[in-house]
Amino acid sequence: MRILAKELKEHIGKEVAIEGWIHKKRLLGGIAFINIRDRSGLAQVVVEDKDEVEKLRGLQIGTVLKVTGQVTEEPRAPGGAELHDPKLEVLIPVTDEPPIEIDKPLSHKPDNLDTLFDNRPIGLRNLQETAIFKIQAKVLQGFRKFFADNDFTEINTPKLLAEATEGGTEVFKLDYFGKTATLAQSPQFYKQMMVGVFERVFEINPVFRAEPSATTRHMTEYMSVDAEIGFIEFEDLQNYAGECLLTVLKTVQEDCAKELKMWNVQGLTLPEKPQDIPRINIEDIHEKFFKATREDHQGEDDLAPAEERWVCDHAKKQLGSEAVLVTGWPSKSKTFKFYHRANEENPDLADRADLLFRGVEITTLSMREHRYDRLLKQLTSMGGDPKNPGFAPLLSVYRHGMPPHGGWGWGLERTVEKILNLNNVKEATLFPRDINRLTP
RNA sequence: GGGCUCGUAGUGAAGUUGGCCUAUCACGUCUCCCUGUCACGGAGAAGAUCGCCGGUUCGAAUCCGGUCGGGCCCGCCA
Repeated sequence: MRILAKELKEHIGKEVAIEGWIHKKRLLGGIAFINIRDRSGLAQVVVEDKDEVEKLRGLQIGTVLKVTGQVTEEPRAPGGAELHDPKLEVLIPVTDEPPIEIDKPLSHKPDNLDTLFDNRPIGLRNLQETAIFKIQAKVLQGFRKFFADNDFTEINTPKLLAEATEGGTEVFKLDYFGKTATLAQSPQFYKQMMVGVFERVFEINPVFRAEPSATTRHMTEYMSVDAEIGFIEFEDLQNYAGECLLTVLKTVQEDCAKELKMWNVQGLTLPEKPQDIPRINIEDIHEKFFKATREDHQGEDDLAPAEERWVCDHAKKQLGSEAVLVTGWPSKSKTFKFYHRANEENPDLADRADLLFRGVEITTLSMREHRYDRLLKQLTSMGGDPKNPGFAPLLSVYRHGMPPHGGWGWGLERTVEKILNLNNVKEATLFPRDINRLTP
């Protein structure tokens, strides 16, 4: 019966079989060490029989093997146990050498990312690459834990749409049986509609943006963690987002110590409670940034990337938090969309915040205008046509009872990127899609 | 879309003010040696029309023009 690499030490003294891929061969003459990789990690096999070693002649990393042998306690072996007197059974021989190295860390230098992604199917077998996506899976678990703990219902909404309505970004168009369809840039309207059904919903699915952006933080397809919450106000919305981040990071820190160590990730600097995540007004950031760098963005209605990096660094050193909530966004701005809600006391401001983490915007959260008349007014004043079939389903919901609500769109890959201190969001994506890449 | 920048064996790098380049090194591969390796070690070998096209020149990886493919920053966003 097959056991896993990590279970070896539980079977000391017994004969067992393991199955996996050759990850590394070290032939020392009269003794050979072979590392077998399975889903649980690596197992070391010690081969002394010359005929058994000879079975591996010419076989490359990636060869699929079954190894039957005696589990022996051995302090010198990784994991404290190894397989002795093995019988090797080659299930799938591999004679082609791998196009990219599997048994030692790969270059993540910007110039080499093209090679990294071209060889993605094989390169991901590299344990350091695998660790990125083990962490991504754990991040997703952390998100789902937060949503479950807070009584959200998970939904899935269509990605093929009739037309673009939300605005703010370019959409992909494609032929749909002679008509033009678009790919969803976000589930915005659908999740708002579902507030009327479930009150609290979330969705984790890809979204598509046809922006010709060529940066370290943009892709044409990425995973958006969307949440929408009914019966909430702005202050609590910010606390929920902060709580969500803390839950995700705690989950990763508790369960992924090995993977974090592989990327030399040190401890995170964060407050205990979401209420203590610093909230800094955008104008204050412009002003402080100007004083610190003499680079002037004052009066602008968005943060420059350099300001996002600076304010996170500033907050880490001065305020004990690598996360920052940026508030004070103007409502008289193109960043204010028709479904956003202006602040009741100061209508020049939007009830909106951006959650920055380690220098990058990972989330935008906002209250939505839930009153039909005001929504209609905002839509028309921004040039939208209420009769457009793209708006009709949303507007109909507003005529049948929408409570105050708000939510967020959250970039999964950016979150993983920053947890690991990677430099490019694509490094945290299995098969990245950007303006230049559609394969593999 | 704008600006800047890069392209050398399977992989990562050196060489880039023209000649000493018949292109260097490391990893990987192949052959041989090696009984505790874990980035094993040692000896040897193969592997590159220096992204592509054209030009200048006695001579081009190196200079010039074009072209193709990347990267970084900005705009915009998650």
